[in-house]
Amino acid sequence: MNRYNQILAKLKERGHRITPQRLSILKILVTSDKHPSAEMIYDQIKRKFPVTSFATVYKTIGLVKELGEVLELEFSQDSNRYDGKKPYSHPHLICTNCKKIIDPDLDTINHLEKQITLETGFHITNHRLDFFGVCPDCQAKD
Amino acid sequence: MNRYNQILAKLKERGHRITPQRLSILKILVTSDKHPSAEMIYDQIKRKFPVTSFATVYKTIGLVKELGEVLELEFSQDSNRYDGKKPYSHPHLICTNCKKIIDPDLDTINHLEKQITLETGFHITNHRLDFFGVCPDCQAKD
DNA sequence: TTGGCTGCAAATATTTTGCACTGGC
DNA sequence: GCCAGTGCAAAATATTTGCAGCCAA
Repeated sequence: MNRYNQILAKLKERGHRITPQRLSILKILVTSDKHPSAEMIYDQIKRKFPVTSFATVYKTIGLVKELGEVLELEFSQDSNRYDGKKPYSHPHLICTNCKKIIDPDLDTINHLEKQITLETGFHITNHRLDFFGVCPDCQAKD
Repeated sequence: MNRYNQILAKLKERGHRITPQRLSILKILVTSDKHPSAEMIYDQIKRKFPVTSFATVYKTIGLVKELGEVLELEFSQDSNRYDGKKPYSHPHLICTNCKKIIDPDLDTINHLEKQITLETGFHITNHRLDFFGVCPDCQAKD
């Protein structure tokens, strides 16, 4: 709940208005460990605010993204997913069947960024490491 | 040019027809090291076949994908890119400015798949490792 | 000959944008 | 009260699909 208040402060600081919708969306973003999609957030918001729009969800996500407080996991086939708990590059484990996304324990691969910088001259800013497979739950459903 | 003929044989074997368009698209797919997008392929094809369609490009890519002979690099913001030279999971280095994609030399991280399988019970099928940054060429253009 | 392939157009899906109205400050 | 934020609808983008005509086998 600390991150939530920190980001809230950051928003106010930068002159952004604090609306009930923003509060709700922000809360879901930073507390969910499900790596929610815009639709998942929209569905939850809709319970509290029956009249809501995707535009607001996307705009708020975009705002928090600008603050560097949410990691956007882009997908081409599926919807994008968002990680507001750990808004920095880290590995993800994705079930290609039920679409659940979890954070595996894994030695950081951040040192690889340095290695590649030395070898190629690229100025690396971030990376993305996804493992795709079928989770135990979905394996059991065969 | 060997891979090209191998895939051609595979196509015939499975009863697919060999059309001039397919030959051209396939050739670009398996010989380009630029990780081309559908549009890049379309633009090249169009020189040979002024009347062509994206549908054919996408359908052919899909066909080669089914054969497991091309790796699809999905992007949400940008178009997908395709790697027909190395159709298996391997790291990519992506310039966020000029969108060039290259294959860095990197110790394989394939052993991590096994590690994660043991720890999580997922049945890992593939992974994706992208490094994002600015290439030397684009850095020079500041 | 014939059914798979092509090319066109329309459909799909996700995210973005424009704009009038509303409400936070 | 002002103007940023919301909600609706339309736009934009990338990819997929339906279908009539064509051509590889």
